[in-house]
Amino acid sequence: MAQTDTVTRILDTAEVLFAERGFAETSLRTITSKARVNLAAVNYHFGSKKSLIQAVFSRYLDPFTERFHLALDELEARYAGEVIPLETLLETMARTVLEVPAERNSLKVFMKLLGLAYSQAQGHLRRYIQQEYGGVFTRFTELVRQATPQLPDAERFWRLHFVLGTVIFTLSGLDALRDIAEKDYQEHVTVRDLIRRLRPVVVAAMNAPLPPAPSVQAEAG
Amino acid sequence: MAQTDTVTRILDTAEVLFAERGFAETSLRTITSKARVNLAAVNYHFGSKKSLIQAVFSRYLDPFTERFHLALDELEARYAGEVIPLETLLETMARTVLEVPAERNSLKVFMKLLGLAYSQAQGHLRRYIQQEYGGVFTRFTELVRQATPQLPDAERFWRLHFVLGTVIFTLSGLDALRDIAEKDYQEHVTVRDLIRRLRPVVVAAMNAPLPPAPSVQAEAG
DNA sequence: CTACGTTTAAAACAGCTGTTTCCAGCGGAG
DNA sequence: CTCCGCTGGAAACAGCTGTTTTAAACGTAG
Repeated sequence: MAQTDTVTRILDTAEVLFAERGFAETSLRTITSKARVNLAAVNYHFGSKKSLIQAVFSRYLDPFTERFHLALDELEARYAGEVIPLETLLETMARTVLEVPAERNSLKVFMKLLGLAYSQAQGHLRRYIQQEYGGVFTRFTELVRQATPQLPDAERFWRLHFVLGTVIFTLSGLDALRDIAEKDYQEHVTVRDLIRRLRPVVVAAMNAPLPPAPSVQAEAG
Repeated sequence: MAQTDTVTRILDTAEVLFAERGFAETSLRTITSKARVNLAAVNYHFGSKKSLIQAVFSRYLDPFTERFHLALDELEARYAGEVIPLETLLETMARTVLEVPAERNSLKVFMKLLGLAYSQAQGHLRRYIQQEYGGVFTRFTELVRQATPQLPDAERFWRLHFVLGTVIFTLSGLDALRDIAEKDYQEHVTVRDLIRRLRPVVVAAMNAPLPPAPSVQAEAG
């Protein structure tokens, strides 16, 4: 099992370094030297740096997708055709997000990676994630649609992305924010604390009153 | 005024390229060739790439800070010691954010840059922004504190960052989201549309009920 | 034993990076 | 006029990048 050792050591080291510095700012030489493997090992096992990046994400997203589908299956069976409440859907997603990386105590890394996937250029990554994991997101949004029938489709689309932004932004920048919070409020903040704080905010955001109709007004592009 | 031409052309080109690709992925050669200036011009006028990045931000944040201070002055004068309502504070901030880059029709670029400032490594940038523009943010949060006396300090701190995440995440990733939204809902979405949609969501988020007290439970770090 | 996949070592590759330097013009200010 | 700041062109610098290649080991399965 020596090869698993090398592949795993590369992945473990790469995900931490990527989360700390970003993709472009992390060289293969930094990864391989810190992982104590040969420089050529990355290209040997993964083919390229791009594939390494995708492999780092797959190691999180594959188990997440599987568990989330199972959790939604259970939910649909339990509610048997009834509409699943929005809070239940959100809690299920939060629980799944918490469970998957908990196996390696790396929720923080996972969240930072998700934030990077959205913000860093890396067009290939966005395409890869969209293609490989778009399905489970589509299933989830359809359930959210049934849970929020009062929302116009476009409004629900935007609000889902609003709360997605809140969660990814907060959890991926957690370290810096935690430092400030601990200094100013003498609170030790865990990820679970944050999710506890996020829940009522997210629910209130999704259930906010509809905005006024757009005023007819010219706008410069 | 030939030197202003070169400096301005560098800044105009750099901010667009930075917003499109990020900082590390944008080389000085790409900037200078696209701006049709000499490669050495960047180091001549700005000293280094780091200083160029900071200059790009200053060109937005200096006018923003000045206008925002003025707007808060007016608000405090108008309310004369009375508490300024939360919605008024948020609207004032939104209006200022909209006004500043409107002079160059580059709100989208500005938002992308803000998103990058948070997500890309670039520790020097975060330190620079914090140091140069932390004051106006402190003033704003103090007014928000007076407008939301029902919130514990820590809770308000986190909620402000929640909504900050929503706004930056949404507006900085606007292009990709707009493509999806237009395809699925046949809507042409402008930044002003988004801010109209954001307002009730943000207000509801800030006024959400308090989370339940944390359950006493061990957590793995 | 042989063959194969894995791993290491070391070196080299071409390419791009930020930065510096030298030189030649240009235009306005003293 | 002379000087000085700005600009352009071109080249060079050392350093890092991802990737490839060659070599020699190692353990294991056929």
